[in-house]
Amino acid sequence: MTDKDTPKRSRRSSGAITLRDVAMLAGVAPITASRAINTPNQVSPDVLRKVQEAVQRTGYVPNRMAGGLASSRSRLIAAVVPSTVVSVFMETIESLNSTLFDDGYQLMLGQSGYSAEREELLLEAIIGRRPDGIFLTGILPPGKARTRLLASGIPVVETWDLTPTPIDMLIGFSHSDIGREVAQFLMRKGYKKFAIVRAEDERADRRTSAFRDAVAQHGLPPVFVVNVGASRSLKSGREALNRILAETSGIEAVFCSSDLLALGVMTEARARGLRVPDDIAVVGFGDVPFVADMVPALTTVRINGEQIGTLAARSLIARAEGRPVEPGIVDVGFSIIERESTNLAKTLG
Amino acid sequence: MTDKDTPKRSRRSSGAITLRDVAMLAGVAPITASRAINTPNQVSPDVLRKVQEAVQRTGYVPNRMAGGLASSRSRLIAAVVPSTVVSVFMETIESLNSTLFDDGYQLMLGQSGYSAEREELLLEAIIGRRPDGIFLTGILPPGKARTRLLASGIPVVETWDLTPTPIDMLIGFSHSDIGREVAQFLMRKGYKKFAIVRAEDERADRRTSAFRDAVAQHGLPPVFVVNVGASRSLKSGREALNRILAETSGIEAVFCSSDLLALGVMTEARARGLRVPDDIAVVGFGDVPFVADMVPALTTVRINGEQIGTLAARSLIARAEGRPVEPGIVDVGFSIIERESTNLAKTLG
DNA sequence: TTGAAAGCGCTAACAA
DNA sequence: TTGTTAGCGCTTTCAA
Repeated sequence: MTDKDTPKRSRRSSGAITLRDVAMLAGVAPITASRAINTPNQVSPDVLRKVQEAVQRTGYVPNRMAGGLASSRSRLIAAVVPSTVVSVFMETIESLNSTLFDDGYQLMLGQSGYSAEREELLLEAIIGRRPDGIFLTGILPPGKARTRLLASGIPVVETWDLTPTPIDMLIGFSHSDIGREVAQFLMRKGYKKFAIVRAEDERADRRTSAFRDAVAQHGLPPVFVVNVGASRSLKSGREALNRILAETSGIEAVFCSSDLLALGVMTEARARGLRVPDDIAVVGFGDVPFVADMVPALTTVRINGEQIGTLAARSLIARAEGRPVEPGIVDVGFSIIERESTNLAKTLG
Repeated sequence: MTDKDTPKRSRRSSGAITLRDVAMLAGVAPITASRAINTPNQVSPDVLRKVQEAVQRTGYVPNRMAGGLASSRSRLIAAVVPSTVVSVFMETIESLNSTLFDDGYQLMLGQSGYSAEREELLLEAIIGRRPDGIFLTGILPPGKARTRLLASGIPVVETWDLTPTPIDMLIGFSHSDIGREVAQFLMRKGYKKFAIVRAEDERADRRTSAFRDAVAQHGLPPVFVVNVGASRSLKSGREALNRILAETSGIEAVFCSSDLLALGVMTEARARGLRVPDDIAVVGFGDVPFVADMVPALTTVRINGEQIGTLAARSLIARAEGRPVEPGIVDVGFSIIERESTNLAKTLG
């Protein structure tokens, strides 16, 4: 290789192979090399071959920061997930990421649930990257952040909940419906005295209210509610059952705001010699993979997290590429998976 | 606002507020505005105030693609995690992300574990973003990917394992040591006949080998190994215990390659009326939060995943900022957490 | 089908 | 302390 093949690099260059290098090697203009790489059917077969060869030889990897800057398309999607390691969201993030990847998009991960100040910084960090779309776990209440996001003009998909007034797109399900339907499900089975074990969470709140209302409508005794606060651990579930047993009597079924809490309730029940479902029935939320194979298997509410991720990815990509997204609000629903932790035999005849 | 305050935008502009707009509003040059924002103590208080005011008024958020391109520093870190949603890694990712965020870095997430072709694309996608560092879950064996990464010159930290020949930095622990020490731990307690339930995974492989060797060195009977393949589910654990009971007899203790598998073994044992640890002892791996509060509580191997994430973030940032990283290899170790699933009373006197 | 020119929005380098 | 200039590496625009 002679000297003139090695262009002098300015002091500022990062030193990496650039499109210019590839173009020179292939004997074409940079823009032609760009076309050969990005829109191969816009160039002649001969040019295509030469450019591909040059790419191979040099190990060229296009700089997406430069591309994004020039085209105003970053091919980056930002996802915001709660900072608590809740695996129920990870299924969604995985399918989101996987679908995005197949279309040439990358995922940037941000964690919410810290201080308000940090949320503000997170939003800045996200907008600063000029992502082509933003995935939100949950819905954003009116406020500074919402206004800011709206102003940014970046396509947003809110998830995991339903509201008539989304920022932009929405893929979720109704927590009120869940609360009501779980209550109805249990009442149909003949249960009459209920407790709820819930975490401090706005969505759990709505499930709880709807559950209570449905029970009240049937003239049954009020529901005993234990709020375990931010701690969604198995231990909290155990402690919650202790409180239920200490402060009430005759509770027949417990609806928990997560499978892990339900597992805690079942664990404590067993430790105390109570049988599930005979002495007390338990319903979880989330259907994490392993609860189907426990003994007894857990009756729970199943959300198709994978579907949420895939749909969100498709919507975001469609928006990024200027295609219309119909409809803006998608209700993916839920299902109550009936297993052994609620008494099958007790069903009213 | 008069017309001259609204600079004509070229057709190519993204339309967003730019540094130029802010600078004009503040009555300074763009570079001065840049300094006021990035290195505030390099400008006079008066300029600082005017620029901050302009930023406030316009809602300006710097374009990091442009900044990254100009400075060759993306302030982006790429993390590669296995595609299986294993919560044991999420703890690490969370602390990694959190630490990075505090220093103004963002996390890009890539999923490995698909096809070789997709791994290749993932590497391209990562390098294309010019991240300031790469976090790898696991170590990268010699091969095309490793060579490519090395050639890219991007700082890399491999984790969750130990090797004398890391690509660059390494933060992990010895799987052989774990296998050996768990075997010794169980032998000290008087157990003599062992089984291992493991997933198809190179690290589990090494734990298994070391466990076997340690047992063999004590002249005890060979270890019965069940390989559950890629399926790390609770169900696999249950099936594994069935195989153990069907194909062997007298197994006293089972070492599982994940807590979930251990939970499966315990579940199946209970379903069959076997008592843990009296009839069979169980040891897990990972110490996911809830196994401490189960009945019986699970004896398991604890890895400080949070520490790995934090250290990795610090090392990567140090490298990105040109500071030396000492030492290149960090062994964070592990601990065997003794709980009820191994018989405390059986300890040799 | 190919290319020249002109940016995208920012910062490094140098100068005043 | 502030500003001018010249890029970073790519793509849009327009022209051939």
